[in-house]
Amino acid sequence: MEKNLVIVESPAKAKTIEKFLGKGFKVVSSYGHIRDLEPKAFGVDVENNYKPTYVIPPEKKKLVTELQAEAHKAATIWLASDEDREGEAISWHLAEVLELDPQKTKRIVFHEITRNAILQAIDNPRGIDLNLVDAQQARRVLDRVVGFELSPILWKKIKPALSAGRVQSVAVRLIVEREREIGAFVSESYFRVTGDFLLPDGKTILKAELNQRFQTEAEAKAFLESCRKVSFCIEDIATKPLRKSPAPPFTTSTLQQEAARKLGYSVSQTMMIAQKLYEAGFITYMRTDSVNLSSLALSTAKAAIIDIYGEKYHKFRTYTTKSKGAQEAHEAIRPTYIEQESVSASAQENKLYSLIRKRTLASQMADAELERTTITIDISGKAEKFVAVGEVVVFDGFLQVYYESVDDEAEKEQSELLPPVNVDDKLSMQILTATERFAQRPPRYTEASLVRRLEELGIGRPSTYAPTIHTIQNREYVVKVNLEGSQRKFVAMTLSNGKLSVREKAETFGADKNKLTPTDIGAVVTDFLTEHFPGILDYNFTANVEKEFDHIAEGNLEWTDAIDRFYKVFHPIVEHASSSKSTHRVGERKLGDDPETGLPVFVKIGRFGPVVQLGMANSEDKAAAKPQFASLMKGQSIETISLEEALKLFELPRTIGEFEGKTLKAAIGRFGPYVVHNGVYVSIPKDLSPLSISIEEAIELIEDKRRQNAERFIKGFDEDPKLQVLKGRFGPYVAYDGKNYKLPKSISDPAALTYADAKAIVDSAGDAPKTARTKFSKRK
DNA sequence: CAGTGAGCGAGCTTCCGCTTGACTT
Repeated sequence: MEKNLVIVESPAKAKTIEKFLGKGFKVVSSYGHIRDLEPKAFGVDVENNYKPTYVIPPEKKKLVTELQAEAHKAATIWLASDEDREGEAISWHLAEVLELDPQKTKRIVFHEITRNAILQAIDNPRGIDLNLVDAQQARRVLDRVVGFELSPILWKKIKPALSAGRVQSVAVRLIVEREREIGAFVSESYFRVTGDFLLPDGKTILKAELNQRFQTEAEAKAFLESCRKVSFCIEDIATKPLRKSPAPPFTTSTLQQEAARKLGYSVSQTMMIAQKLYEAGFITYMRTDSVNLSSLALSTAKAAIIDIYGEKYHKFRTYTTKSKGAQEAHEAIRPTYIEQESVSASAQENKLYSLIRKRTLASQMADAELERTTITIDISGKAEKFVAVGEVVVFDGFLQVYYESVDDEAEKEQSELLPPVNVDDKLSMQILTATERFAQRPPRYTEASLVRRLEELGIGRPSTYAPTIHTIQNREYVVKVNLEGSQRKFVAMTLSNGKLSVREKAETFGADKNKLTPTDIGAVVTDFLTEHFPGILDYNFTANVEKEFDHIAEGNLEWTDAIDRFYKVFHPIVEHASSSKSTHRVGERKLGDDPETGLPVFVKIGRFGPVVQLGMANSEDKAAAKPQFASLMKGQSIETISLEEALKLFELPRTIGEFEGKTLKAAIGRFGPYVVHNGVYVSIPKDLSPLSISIEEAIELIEDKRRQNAERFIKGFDEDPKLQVLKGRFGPYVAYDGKNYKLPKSISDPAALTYADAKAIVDSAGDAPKTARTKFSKRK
């Protein structure tokens, strides 16, 4: 029987700490919060000073019972949740729910998981900080009030099952606004001039760029022409030392960004892989906003660096977090044993581990020392100069290990070595080129760059970045797109051997891969919310309420007063936005009138997404013609669709012709464009359109589908035609009545299954979950 | 609240942050 019970948040942490504390201590985990506002109701009693209704989620009931039993047996309970607002609340909920005796309960915190830090924490217990707990309650209640009052307005006004919240709505707004900036962007062109110059040795070429850009083709041309009879010579050689410092160790957000840039992982992929590494004990906790390294980490990093690279590569550095609202309950993300170069794990995990290790090492390494040389070339009789810049690494320092990637690749060119030259060297111009360039439009967000922006704004926390990104895609507010880009022409002029030639060339621009763009629903919801709730959608809303939470944490403000002040302003706006009864639907736009019928054509968000509508509903006259509806196609938007494009959509469903005596139709459904023949539906691939698909193409699709079904079929049973053995993406399986069932591993030849075998697989699948549940029920 | 290719139709949908399962697909 242990005398001491320590409760931490994470089971992996519990395991480590138990080793340090040894006999007399049992360490268990709360698995995060054990209690929360009731999920299916408002959960806050506005009439009763905002009293929250907390409940234990069903999946936590068993855990709570176990914790209760352990607490009952222990002489002292040590609440060791994280040292931040949420952690303090977790301890408070534990104390309340487990009905802990204050005499026997102690609150401790530590910043690093080392024996010393933990023993020191045990020596310095305190009580639960109720002000901090109240700050958390304010945060929790505010988020509930905002989320649960805004979302229903969207159901009513726009579309069911939508959602809004302090974090997600701002995330969507960022993407909507960026897309509009891109739409409004006018790319102005300019001309940049470069030249190749032959050095006096007669063989070496020096490349340089003119220190001035020209706005127009005429100016650029005039400049080139004026260079026919000038001479060029080296005017100046300047060398400047340059230092580069390493980036700080990883936080959740910077890890997500670098893993996306260097390894191509999505935000959630990175987190899942990191979780595995953490559970295996290879890295420290992966949800953190701190760049701090423990003293132990600093000394082992130092030893490793000196061992591998030598003394002069090491530099002791401490980093401070500058992102808004950081709570620093954990260390930065680092390897637990930095000397370990790789880990026994999957290739993906190893790549991420290696990234973390290199970043950690580099953060404790010396600056890189470079030399930047600038060669200036004089043009006789002219004020403009040609300039060549080169960089040489004198001492690589941390660059030996790691350099941080940047998002836009445009900025990294030039860094090559320059040839040796002397002042006054005469140069022979080989060729001058004036190329038309275009100003870059603002970039679309990637998952990772959106996380970076949210972090800069102090919106969201390390534990919520990945789920937020998931939510806004799940609600279909934003989608990840790959855009082909389009062609544009540009002018390139050259002057060579006294001959000026002007050519027009073409390039692709605007191509994008895996970038976030708003859907019509995202845009309409954002417009609606920013119109009625500019305060909540404000990029500084979170930062402002965080200040309030700080006052509460300091004991200078009652949390219920803070919420009351907010609610008194917020709720009337909710009432107003919800009741404003205009017949005009949110996001609706009239495109014009149908020339054939004279009926008006509208676009708006319908029950199932964006639609075009022909004609108006008439509730008075039941006999009047009902309006016609048609969904927009992929790639079309209610913001940009034209009347002509809209009218075309009403041609669907469209009869293509006859095949085997039955009609062939094309239309767009819930899962996209399709053709249907004799009750068989087949999706239309991207390169064909339901508006134009020919009868031959449609028949081919139907026949392909038949072939596929034939290949999929392994066997059927006379006893019951609904029961089939099929071959799918994950191998053979049993299909029955629209549901699929996995084959047991023991079956090697699915074709040999009898009716009884297959039926048994279907029947036994039903009670599998039940047996799994009883497996863990505690006896005795 | 006007439709879909998935039948009827009543009832539900939703927030943010803290943590891992135990499951398919």
